[in-house]
Amino acid sequence: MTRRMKIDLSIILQKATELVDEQGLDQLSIGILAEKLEIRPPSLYNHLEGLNELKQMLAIKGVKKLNEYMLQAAVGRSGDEAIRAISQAYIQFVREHPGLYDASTRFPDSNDQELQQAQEAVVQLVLQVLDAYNLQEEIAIHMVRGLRSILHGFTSIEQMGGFGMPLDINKSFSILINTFIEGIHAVMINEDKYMQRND
Amino acid sequence: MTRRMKIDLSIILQKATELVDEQGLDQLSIGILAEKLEIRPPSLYNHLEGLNELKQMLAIKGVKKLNEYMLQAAVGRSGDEAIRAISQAYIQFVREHPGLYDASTRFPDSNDQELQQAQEAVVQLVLQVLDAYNLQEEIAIHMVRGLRSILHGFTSIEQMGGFGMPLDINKSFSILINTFIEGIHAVMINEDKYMQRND
DNA sequence: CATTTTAACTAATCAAATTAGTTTTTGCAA
DNA sequence: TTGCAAAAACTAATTTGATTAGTTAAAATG
Repeated sequence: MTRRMKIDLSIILQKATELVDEQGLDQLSIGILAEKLEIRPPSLYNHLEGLNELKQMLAIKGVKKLNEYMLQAAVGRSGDEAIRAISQAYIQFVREHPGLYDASTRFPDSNDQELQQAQEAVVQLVLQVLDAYNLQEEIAIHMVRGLRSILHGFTSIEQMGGFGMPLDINKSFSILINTFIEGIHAVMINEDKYMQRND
Repeated sequence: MTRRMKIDLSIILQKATELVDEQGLDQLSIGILAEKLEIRPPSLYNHLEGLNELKQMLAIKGVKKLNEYMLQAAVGRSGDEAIRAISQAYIQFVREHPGLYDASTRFPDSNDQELQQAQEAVVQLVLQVLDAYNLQEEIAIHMVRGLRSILHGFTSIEQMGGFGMPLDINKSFSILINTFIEGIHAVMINEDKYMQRND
């Protein structure tokens, strides 16, 4: 008789992560997960509240891991180079963990403390990177939102197979990031104008 | 006896649209929709294959409507102004039809002819707008992908309530668009450089 | 008016999550 | 070691939705 490995929350999360990264977040179900763990579906309830809690935990894991990737990439870099590096890390994370990333953007409860904290950490990291540009505090935050939009938008569309035309996707990405960086430089030397205008 | 309105596909789609825009795409179910239409759930199958087909139809309707919004906005405008206008139209559409927009990015079948065609129309529209910049064909396509990423990313994050900090979201949006536009101008005068580099 | 089609209905089935209640296993202290 | 409490598994049952089967009523058409 094979002594089955004792199942705990971390093992469940691990298997769930593999499942969503390989099959997609929507394929995650109590039944399939239980099957992979070689237990009966109800047994999972000894470890977690239910499917929603599981998704919430995956979301948190996803944000934290994304932050790790970006943090690694940012070490020892600054300015344009740092922006390119964290952007590359972002897309790399999404490509390696599409399900986890998806979970981190479609979670059951957005008021979750731990989730918000993890998200905040990413924002702070990017703010630090942008520090090099000496932007006004407020503009810097707008730029964080902008970069985040770019990264989330690009990776989401890539994941959904939304880039139809046969044209190098990595090139599209690097041009996008570089275009944004050029834009930051332009805005940087004209900050006041951009604080006023309204279009 | 109140003579009930005859139900056809367009009425079903209309009610489904209201439902997803008000309650969110995930709240769409055969049961709830049937209830709103004052018929029994199975009756809906006289009009459509099932929930998946319904979602697919919503996706197509969403993309077409988005295209209409953008088209309207682009009329009579060109260059930077046109980019701002279609961007504004995009965010306006998503705010007015969050459920429909969501459907248009999370559909059951991405190989659907009609869906692809509708999506292609949006791409063509943006390509036309970018025509004013006389970019190399290939660069232009990269830029379309870039703008689309920006618009999808920003609106998605806004919809998921992802912009935490208390800072004017509309301002963030206009700064993002303007930063991108500045970037295009910079890239424009340096196209060759951007065709070579690889980061 | 008869017939055909459309669109509704009830009843039944299937799938998945979840809950209730029980049993087995395991770790640890007497 | 034994013996028990807690942990973690199980079976059985319930609930919620989607879907299918088979039937009936209404409406349109010749």
